[in-house]
Amino acid sequence: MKEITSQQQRVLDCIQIYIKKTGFPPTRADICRELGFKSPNSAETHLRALEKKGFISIESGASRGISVINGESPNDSNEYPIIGLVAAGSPTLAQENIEKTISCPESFFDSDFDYFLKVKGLSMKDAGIMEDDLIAVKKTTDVRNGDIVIARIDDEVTVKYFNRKNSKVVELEPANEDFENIVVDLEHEQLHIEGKSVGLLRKN
Amino acid sequence: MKEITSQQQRVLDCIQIYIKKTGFPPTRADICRELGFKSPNSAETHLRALEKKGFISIESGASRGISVINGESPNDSNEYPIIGLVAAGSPTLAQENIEKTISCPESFFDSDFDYFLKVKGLSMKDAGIMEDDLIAVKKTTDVRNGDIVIARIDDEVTVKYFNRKNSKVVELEPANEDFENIVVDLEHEQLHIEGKSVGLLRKN
DNA sequence: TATTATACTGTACATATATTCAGTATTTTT
DNA sequence: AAAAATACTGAATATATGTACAGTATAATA
Repeated sequence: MKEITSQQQRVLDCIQIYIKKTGFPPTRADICRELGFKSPNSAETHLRALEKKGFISIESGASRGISVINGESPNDSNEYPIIGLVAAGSPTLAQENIEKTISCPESFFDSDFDYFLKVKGLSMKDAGIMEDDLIAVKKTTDVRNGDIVIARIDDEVTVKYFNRKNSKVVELEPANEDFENIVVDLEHEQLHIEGKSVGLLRKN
Repeated sequence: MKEITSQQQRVLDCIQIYIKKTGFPPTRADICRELGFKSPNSAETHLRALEKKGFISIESGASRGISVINGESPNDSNEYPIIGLVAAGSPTLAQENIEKTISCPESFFDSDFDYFLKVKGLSMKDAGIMEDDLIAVKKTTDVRNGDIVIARIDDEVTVKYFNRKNSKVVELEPANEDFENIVVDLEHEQLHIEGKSVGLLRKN
């Protein structure tokens, strides 16, 4: 991508603002009106320069056939499902568990993630995780002590701090003194790490 | 929004797919080509029906002047500034106060909002607001008791629960027993309500 | 039963629009 | 110093496009 001149930047901005405002790209005449040019060829030459430099593409012959290449593209947003923290059963992405979806940029949190989990209860209250908060969950089993994990024992799913005591014992620690640590003896109980928290979202 | 017929739905889908693919809306002829119509008037009548029912708007006379109304458009994301909660001074949108910006869909929280405020301190800990959390702030002075507000007294900015005691006294209440209520006598002190919290975002 | 909405084909035309050509002038690159 | 890129005005034109008009037919509604 070659360097852009200030006038070309003005034209590019004009195109993006116009699209944002109207929903479709401007004509040469529209650009002239917006930027004060008096000849449609002023817009045309800038457009050709922008095309040559790879900022836009122009569909030949088509009216308003301008499209901005990777135009800032906050458009890389995806739909992420919200999953209820059901008392029993793992938070799978099965359709029946999906309450709704949220549109959210892919790189919204510091790490990528797979779904939002709706929190029930106050066992992580002191970590600032309240009832009905949405935790951004990355599906992974690669967790470290101190991570907030989504863990499953049998059919019980909980959100807790992860703390591996030794090769055989993991403690799941709540952030609320009213709750007790969950000590998991890996030799006698199955512990499934569904993922870990990489962010939090609250609507109020 | 009236009900849509299956053919009209096909046309609406066609428009959205076309925009997604090319970056600009289709012409009547384009729609005919995509859907197999043989007369541009077929597209035209469907477009008029869609306009009448409120699904699209058509700019008269403009080529490709179709825009989809609230068309899922997860692309309507905006850049929102992150503002540090500086101990002194109001959290204005002045350039020097903006740490960075986040791309975020416009309708991400239940209400629209204007900026993110980065929280310092733990005075709202029991409300699940931790250090470095980002509060989505809507600039407004229309706040009610119980709202989490961004308040300014002189040059001191704080985030607290709002509680109007009477016409002359407002209490700003922290959510942390280690902190004291701030009692503001409106007759002797100036209280500026910068806005209120409509959501929260945490990256970890 | 009459009317309206839906769902098309087909033709026609005014105008909206892209695009080319002819110039002028300044700046940057080779 | 020559060539190329930038930054425009102004006029001309082929065509891309919206849109109206004339029909036909079926289903839904009043």
